[in-house]
Amino acid sequence: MTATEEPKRRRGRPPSGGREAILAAALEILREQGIANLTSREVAARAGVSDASVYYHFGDRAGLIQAVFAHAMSPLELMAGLEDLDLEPAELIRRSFAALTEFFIKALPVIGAAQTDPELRASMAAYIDQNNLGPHKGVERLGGYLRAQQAAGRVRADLDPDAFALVVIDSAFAAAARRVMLGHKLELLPSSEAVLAEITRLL
Amino acid sequence: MTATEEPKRRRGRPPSGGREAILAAALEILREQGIANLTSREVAARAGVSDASVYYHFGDRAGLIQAVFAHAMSPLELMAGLEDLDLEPAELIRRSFAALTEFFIKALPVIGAAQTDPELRASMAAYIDQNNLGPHKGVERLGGYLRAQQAAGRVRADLDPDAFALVVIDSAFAAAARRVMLGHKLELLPSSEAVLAEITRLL
DNA sequence: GTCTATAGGTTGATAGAC
DNA sequence: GTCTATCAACCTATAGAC
Repeated sequence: MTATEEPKRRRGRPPSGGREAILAAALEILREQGIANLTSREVAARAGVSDASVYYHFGDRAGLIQAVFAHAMSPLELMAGLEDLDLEPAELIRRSFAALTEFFIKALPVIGAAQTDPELRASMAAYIDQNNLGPHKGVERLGGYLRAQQAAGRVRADLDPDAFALVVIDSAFAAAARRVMLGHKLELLPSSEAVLAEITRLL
Repeated sequence: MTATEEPKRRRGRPPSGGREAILAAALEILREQGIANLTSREVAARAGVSDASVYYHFGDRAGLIQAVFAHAMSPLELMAGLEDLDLEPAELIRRSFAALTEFFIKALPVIGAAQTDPELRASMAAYIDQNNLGPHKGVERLGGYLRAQQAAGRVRADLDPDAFALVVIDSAFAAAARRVMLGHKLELLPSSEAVLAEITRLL
C-alpha cells in the first residue's frame, strides 16, 4: 500500500511519483526550515513515503541535496524573449529586474543552503559553472542587448553596457536577499521603483 | 590549571580567557567549515577546552551561535568619519563602497549561517534590528550626506539620495556575496571600478 | 519500488568531582 | 571555571521482506 487512505498531508496536488514527491517535500523543507532540518526522516514524512525510499532514489543525503539544487534551478528561462518585444530600453530593464528578483527569491535559499558546508559549496559552484548559471551570463545577455541599442542610437553611446548590466543584476540580487533574509521589515527603504527610476537615468 | 603546558594549538595569540578562545574558535569554524560543522565538540577541541566548558559559558548551542554573531558584527564602525574629510562626493562614494564590501565579506558567512534555521534567522533579524545594523541605517547615512551635498550644490539637485545610496550599498553587497559564495571565478565580470565609474555619473 | 527494523555513529546537554 | 564521564535523542545508511 503506497498511501491510498492517507491523503499525503500536503497542500498541493499529490504527485503520483514518489521521487517527485520527495523532491518537492525536500525543497519545501529547505525553504521553510533551512537545510539544518532537511533530514531524511522529515522529507520522508512530508512526502508520505518511508525513510528508506529516500535512499533508494538518491543514494545518500548529499545526492538528495544535489538533486534539489537541480530541481530548484532548472526551470530558469531568465529574460527569455524579452529582447524580441522591441520595448523601450528602460522598460526592458524594468522587466529584467523583475524577472531577476523573482528568480533570486527562489534560488537564494537554495544557494545559501549550500554555503553551510564546504563540500556542498564546491558542488554548487560546479553546478552553476557547468550549467552556465553564473552572473556573467546575465551580464552577457543584458550587456549585449544594450550594445545593440547603442548601435541603434537608443542608448547613450558612452554607457558601459556590462557595468550597467551588473548594477541592475546586483540590485535585483540584493532586493531578493533582503526579502529572504530580513523578512518583511523593509518599509523604511526606497522602493525598487525608485531605485530603477534612478538607475535608468544612466541610459 | 588553565593551560600552561598545552600551547592551545591555534595560530593566533592564545587568549588567556577560555570564553574568548571558544568564541574565536567558533567564528573560525563558522567561516571555514560552515555552521553545519559548528559542533560543541569541534569548537571545544579547537579552543583547547573541554566540551562542557562551552555549555558552561554559553548555555546551549544557540547561545554560542548568538554570541558569535555579536562577536563578529560588533567591531563595526562603518564609514565612520568619512564625512568629515570633505572629499569629492564621488570619492566618498568610492570609499564607502570599499568599506561596505569589506564589512559584507566578513559578515556574510555569519548572516548566511543564520538562514539555515528559522529560529536562528529570527534571532539574527532581531539582533540586526536591535543594534540598528539594517540596510536602512546605511541608506540614512549615505542619503543624508548626499542631501547635504545637494544643499551645497555639489550634487545634482534632482537626484534621489536614498535610492542612490541603496544602489551603492546593494552593489557592495552583491560584490561581497559573489566573492564569498562563488569563490574566485569572477574574472569575466566588470570590475568594481567600472561599476563605480558608471554609478557615480548619476551624482 | 516501497516498506519495517535496526545497526552504528554523532551530537546536545547534564551530573558531579576537582 | 574546568574537567571526565555519560545519557538520551537524533541522524545516516543498510538489510531484508513484500
